Amino acid sequence: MGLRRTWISDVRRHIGERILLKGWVHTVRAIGKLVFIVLRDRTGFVQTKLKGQKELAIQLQEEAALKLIGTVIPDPRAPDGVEVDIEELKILSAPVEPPPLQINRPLGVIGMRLETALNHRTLSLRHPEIGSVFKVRAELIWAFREFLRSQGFLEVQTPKIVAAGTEGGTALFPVQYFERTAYLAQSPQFYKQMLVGAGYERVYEVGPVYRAEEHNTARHLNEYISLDYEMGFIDDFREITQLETELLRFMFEHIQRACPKELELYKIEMPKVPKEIPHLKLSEAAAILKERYNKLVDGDLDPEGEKLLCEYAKKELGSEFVFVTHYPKAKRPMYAMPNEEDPALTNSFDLLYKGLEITTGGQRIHQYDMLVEGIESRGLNPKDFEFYLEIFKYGMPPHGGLAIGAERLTAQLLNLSNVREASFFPRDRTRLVP
RNA sequence: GGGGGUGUAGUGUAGCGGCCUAACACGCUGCCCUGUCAAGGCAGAGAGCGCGGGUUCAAAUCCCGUCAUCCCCGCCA
Repeated sequence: MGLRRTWISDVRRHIGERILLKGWVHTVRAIGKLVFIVLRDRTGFVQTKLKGQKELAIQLQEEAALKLIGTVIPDPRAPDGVEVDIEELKILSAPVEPPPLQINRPLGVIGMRLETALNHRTLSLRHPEIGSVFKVRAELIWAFREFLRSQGFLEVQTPKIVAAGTEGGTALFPVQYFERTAYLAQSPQFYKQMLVGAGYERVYEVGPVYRAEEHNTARHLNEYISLDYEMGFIDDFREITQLETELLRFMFEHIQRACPKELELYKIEMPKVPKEIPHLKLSEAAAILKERYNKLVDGDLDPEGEKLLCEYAKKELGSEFVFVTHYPKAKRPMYAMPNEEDPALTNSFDLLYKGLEITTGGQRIHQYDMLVEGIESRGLNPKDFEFYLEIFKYGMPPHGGLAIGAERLTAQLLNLSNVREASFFPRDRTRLVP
């Protein structure tokens, strides 16, 4: 076999030629002495045809890895108008037992419980519908990087093993760090701020974060990928939401171009990201919910409130996205910048998309004294934060930023019912393998 | 952490006190078929109903415990 491999997506450019294909057996259908093998590689599917070779045909099992040489023949009877007449076929690796999942039929037909899919994750990822999720996710992350890079942001990586678990808000995973206890980072928050102050002004990070919450819901993971950015020298927190608006538009337009097959598979109508995503103050949102839906909001929006508010935004404001702003100080971390007009509120926001919170962000406190005060007011000791506070003593610019949950964004875009579906190997309350 | 639900062949489900020595579909095995594409036909194999205990003449079906899992809430991305 001296031929170079042809990717399946390129097969139709080789009509009449002998080509070498490699891939997995997606389906085998034997009709008398004719055997149709749909071969699958990372680029797609093609029907191949084996004639009269019964001994070989009998060994073909679904999901076997094989390579073959054949001629590309146009034939209107073939699924895509072309098929490959097999001349030589070699099974590289045959399954030792029938796979526990069927990956060659639509999920809607076979049904596959999430638990089953996750228990056999590497196999379920071979399923075209399941695998497509990660194509979309990868392109979203690519576009996140590409857009921010174009806006002068520097990609950074910050420690995932950290000393103090005192940012608050969530439980942390302790790890044994030689003779001390360290923690897995719940976010890159402190470090991205520190790097803004370190002179880079604009930084972003794509990396894992860890939350030890014992929640067990369709929207939580204990390890997820956080898409963070932080920017300096801002005048107003709206610069952050405006940039996110442009970022999301770029990301979604990129998906439209890069993932047509996946969008078709999931029957997704890509949302238009409006020029301005509506901003509602939390108090305004609460008033709307009370007035329109007779829904009382106590403090923060609950999941039902988020859903209703998104319904409202879609109907009345023509947007699938809505920023909820001006959260009370008590609901936000100690570094959240108080609002100038009402110091009980903060210049912070969440972004809701199709009924789910996908972003939290805001302006941060940049004044050293105010930050120390904020730390103390939470009953924490500024001494424990010296590593963080240092740069605030030496000309920290006004700044802010946000974090997007990569799995949540992907899941919402594709209308997945559980974030776990947007994680290759999800870590949840009970799952540590695969 | 609180509340609710579910556990039946490899997979997805039905059965919810006796008709169940457990059913259907897909997958699997064998045979037939030269145009299949959720292929078709024929013939098979495969679970004793999560686990432990109890009630009953009788339990997959009811009760208790236990484990697993799912959903909702709190909290969050």
